[in-house]
Amino acid sequence: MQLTPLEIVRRESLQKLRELGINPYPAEEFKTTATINDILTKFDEFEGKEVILAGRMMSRRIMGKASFAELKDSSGRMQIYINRDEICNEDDATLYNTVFKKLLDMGDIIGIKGEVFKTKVGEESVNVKELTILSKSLKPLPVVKTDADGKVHDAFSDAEQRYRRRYVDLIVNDHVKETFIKRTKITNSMREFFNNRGYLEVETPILQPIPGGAAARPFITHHNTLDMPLYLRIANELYLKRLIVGGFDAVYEFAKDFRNEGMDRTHNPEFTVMELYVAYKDYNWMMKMTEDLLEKVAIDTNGTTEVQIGENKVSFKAPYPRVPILEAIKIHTGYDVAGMNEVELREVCKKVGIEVDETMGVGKLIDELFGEKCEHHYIQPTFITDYPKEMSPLTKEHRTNPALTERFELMVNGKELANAYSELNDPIDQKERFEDQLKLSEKGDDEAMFIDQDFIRALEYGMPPTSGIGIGIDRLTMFMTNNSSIQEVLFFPQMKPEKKAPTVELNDDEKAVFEILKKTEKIELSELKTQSGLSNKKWDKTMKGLTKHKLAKVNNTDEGLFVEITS
RNA sequence: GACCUGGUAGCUCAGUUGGUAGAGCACCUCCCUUUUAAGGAGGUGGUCCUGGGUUCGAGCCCCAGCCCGGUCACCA
Repeated sequence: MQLTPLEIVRRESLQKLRELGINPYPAEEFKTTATINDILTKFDEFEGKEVILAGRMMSRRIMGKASFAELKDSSGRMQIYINRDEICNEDDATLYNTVFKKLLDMGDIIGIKGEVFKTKVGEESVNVKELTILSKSLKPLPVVKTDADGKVHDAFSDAEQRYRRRYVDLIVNDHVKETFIKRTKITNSMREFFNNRGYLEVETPILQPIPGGAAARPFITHHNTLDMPLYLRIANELYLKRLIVGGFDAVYEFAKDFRNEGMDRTHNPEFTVMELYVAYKDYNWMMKMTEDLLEKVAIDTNGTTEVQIGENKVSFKAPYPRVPILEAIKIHTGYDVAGMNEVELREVCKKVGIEVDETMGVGKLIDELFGEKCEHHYIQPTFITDYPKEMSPLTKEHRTNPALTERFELMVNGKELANAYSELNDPIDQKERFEDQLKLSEKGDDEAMFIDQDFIRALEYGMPPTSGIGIGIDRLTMFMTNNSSIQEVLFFPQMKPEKKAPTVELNDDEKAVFEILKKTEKIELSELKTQSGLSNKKWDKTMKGLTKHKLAKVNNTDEGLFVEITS
């Protein structure tokens, strides 16, 4: 691998440090006595006191015998002041002149011991008395500078580089770290909410013999010993319900699910859903629970129920409006589609400009009407309720209308955030719904659900009336952190592999020329060119290739140009 | 999967009808003991994404491909 000039300089510095007897990667624990955030927030307490800090040097301003540098630890950034006469004794200034000024670089991880003070211009700083190298950095970091107005210059902003090298992104872009800290605050807040109510956090299989609980294309893998296919879960719903059958009153899981489908700025092949199931509850209860939960999450994350999402200000303050889906369609299209059959619905869709085809049933048509004409109107949190039966094979039939189900989706900023039901617990009804799915599948719907016989068996033992919900954690994090792309809330979003490393293998021309060279060891350049029979362009390219791989070199001698093999 | 942008120094970006590859920061050398996008003087650094083609000559034009991003399709 070819090193850049900047990398070569750093490797030479590394070597020189070793020659000076300094281990650039020491093993010993480095005990710190404070964090940068502590010092900055409680400066009065720290001023004049000695502290030991460790972190990464993010910038350096050398002014002869004194320098300023910026130190960054996990809590923040602050300035340190390094004076030659403070860190060196009188007869040996190596530590300052050579080690600090020449051999250290931006990005190196150092430890310092020094006194907290304020500079003439009033910046909180540490006056360094001792300097320890904790880890030498061999690759240059992007240089991001912030001016007096807080304006960022030359931000490390290339999305590809930021996602592929998230570690660099986290080092130089402080706001990125904030996003991920908030993500954890969100899940901590939810856990706290559930645990306080006595709900049990559980783990269920990721490798499933039957991928159930949702309609999506799964990833498939193979277990060698059992010699059978296994699927990465698309949902964990059916396993959590088995646990409700088993007698737990409330179980929840933060689940990584996997779907082998398209990727865009709201879809990653692996994503996180929090699913919760509570016995003896219905979807009305679940709406109330959701309001309470999200209000708490918003406050725990941002300190307020008001969240700025793009251009919209969204309030998570409970309660949220509840709108039946058919009502929503009536409001936004003017058509009352309640009780319409497939033919009538198709007419309505055509009238409002939605493309339809023959495979679409009643459920799909209603879904299209809502998705195209209604969904984007619901900016403030809104429960859309009572979805048609066909679209919801795991949901209990509505208590007053057998064509509908007891289901809601929570819409926020025009997007689905959560999906919840009064769970279907009638095993015979469930079996029939699965069989309907099978018919859809036979009609060509490759996303219809598989039949899980064991799940039906579990229901046959009796599952209490239960309400369940799934909340998209990635999406919730996007809302709470005002990010419009899922990649911004995943540490390592899925990417295609980087360009493969340049091959060391020779191409045919290079091989041919190298063969000639091997016979002669040394040959006049023009003679070799003639023997190779290559055109000017190809000759040039071939020779450049061989010299680059350090297999051959050209010697300019008194007798002329000669090519020889390098050993 | 389709279409549209883009890919040039470590980072952010310029690059004129096709004519020897540029800037700022970073880096290197020198000066500078409270600076702060530190400053001053000088300097180094390139697979112009890859592979073909057109041309006397390609970062630029043409073809094919790769990768990021965006829009759409798909994804209840």
